[in-house]
Amino acid sequence: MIPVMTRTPHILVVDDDREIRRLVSRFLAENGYRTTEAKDAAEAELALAAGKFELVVLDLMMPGEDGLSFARRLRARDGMPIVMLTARGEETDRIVGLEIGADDYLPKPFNPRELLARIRAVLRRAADRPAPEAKPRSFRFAGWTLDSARRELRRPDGALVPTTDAELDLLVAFVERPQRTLSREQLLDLARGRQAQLFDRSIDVAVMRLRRKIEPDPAKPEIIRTVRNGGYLFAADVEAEA
Amino acid sequence: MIPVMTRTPHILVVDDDREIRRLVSRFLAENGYRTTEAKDAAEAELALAAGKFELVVLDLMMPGEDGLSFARRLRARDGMPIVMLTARGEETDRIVGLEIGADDYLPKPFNPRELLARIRAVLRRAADRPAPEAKPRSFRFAGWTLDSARRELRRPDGALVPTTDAELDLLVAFVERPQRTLSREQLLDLARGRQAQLFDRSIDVAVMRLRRKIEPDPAKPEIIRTVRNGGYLFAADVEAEA
DNA sequence: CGGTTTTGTAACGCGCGGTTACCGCCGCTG
DNA sequence: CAGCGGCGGTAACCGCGCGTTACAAAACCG
Repeated sequence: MIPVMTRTPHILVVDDDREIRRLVSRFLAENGYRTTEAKDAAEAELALAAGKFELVVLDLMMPGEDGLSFARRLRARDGMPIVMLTARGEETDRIVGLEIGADDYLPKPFNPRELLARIRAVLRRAADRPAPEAKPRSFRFAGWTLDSARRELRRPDGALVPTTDAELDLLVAFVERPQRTLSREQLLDLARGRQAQLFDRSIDVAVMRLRRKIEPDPAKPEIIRTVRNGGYLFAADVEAEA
Repeated sequence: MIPVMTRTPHILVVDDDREIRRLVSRFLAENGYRTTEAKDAAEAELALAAGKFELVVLDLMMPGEDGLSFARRLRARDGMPIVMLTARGEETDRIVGLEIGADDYLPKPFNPRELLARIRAVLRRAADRPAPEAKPRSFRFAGWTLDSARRELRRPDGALVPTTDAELDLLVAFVERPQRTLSREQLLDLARGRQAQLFDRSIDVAVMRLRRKIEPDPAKPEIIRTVRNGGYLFAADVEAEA
């Protein structure tokens, strides 16, 4: 019942309006967060490369790369929690913002207390999620070793197995979520970052090809099992290492 | 470009205002979700016990147990994703709502499209979250062992019993609710995530097939008993482990 | 740009699981 | 206690989800 004591969350505030940026930054600082400011996506990238952040507060409308595409990139790459700020009336963008993966958004002008509440909520949810930086890089299962950073797969005897990108991405999606039934839709999103299309069978074929490489008997799969009407399940025990 | 839906998510709509309840429910149904309505926390509990839900849309202000305490309980117990509806102006409550653990909220009056977007966002996040932590994954009954995460059933002697997915889903529904009469309707929802249609006998057949695998004498079932005009009852003692 | 490798799509067959039909049995009724 | 109506067990059928193969498109690479 002891809460995991983490250090003070570091928040990156990205907004082209200097006024708002500083206002938000100071308000968050007053409430116990560490903050860094960036005026656009480019500056934000620099800050992200330089330090470690727990959350990004991001203005939707910005010069240069807009908030939407930046958010999409952030989320895909780091799984970074995002709270979006949007000018009032951008109804469509607000909806799109949520759909592409911002964790929350706030229409301007906003009540600072509410921003604080949303940041707390998003951080709390993020804490439930495996922390992106703590994400393991190496996995062992059924004697095999998968190094997701080096993108290498080794057999029990240590031999390197040639693996295509799609196969490896799929395998990573699996080993990060063992003993969970994953729908084709989820797998496609996790492994390929795509939306499924009608009659999309690409995951099925990818799974079969992967099975041919890692299953002792691909005709009787034991590691990647099929769940009829459900998807696939990585059944082997997975040992993850940083 | 149409995403392939795996299992239609089932959403519980809880609001004391019959008008809003039906409006929300119908709108979600039109957009491909299955819905069930409840007018208060008590009714909602009944529905939750009877069926399997992926998300709860919950009005903050309700007679009886209010939305806040109900949400807190839901979240603590099942980790159920929650989208809260709040009357405009309840600023404080809105903030508290987020802080106690609703996944999102929407001030009334709201744009139905926005509710849809938020529900999608919350469901997407929930799918990525590890399944409700408290839920046991291993069950022992009459000497048998069922591992629901690995989807494996073992006989008393430890031998793995080949089980079809429908059989296993049904068995999981049973062992999670032993000593309780479950209607065919409930079982169909829990095991297959479907609504029963007229003259639907699929559960009967599934029960028979399951009995053949786990009953010592399938002609005289002792583990899964028939309750005439009621459904079925898992009679064996079940020991659940995390 | 041409060849090669990788990835997605189309097509076909098998078996799971839903549907249906039939029958036996239980319980109600007089 | 006999007759009857309805509920549930069971077998058989068949549609559809999935595995698999073949091929086309796309990406990669010199």
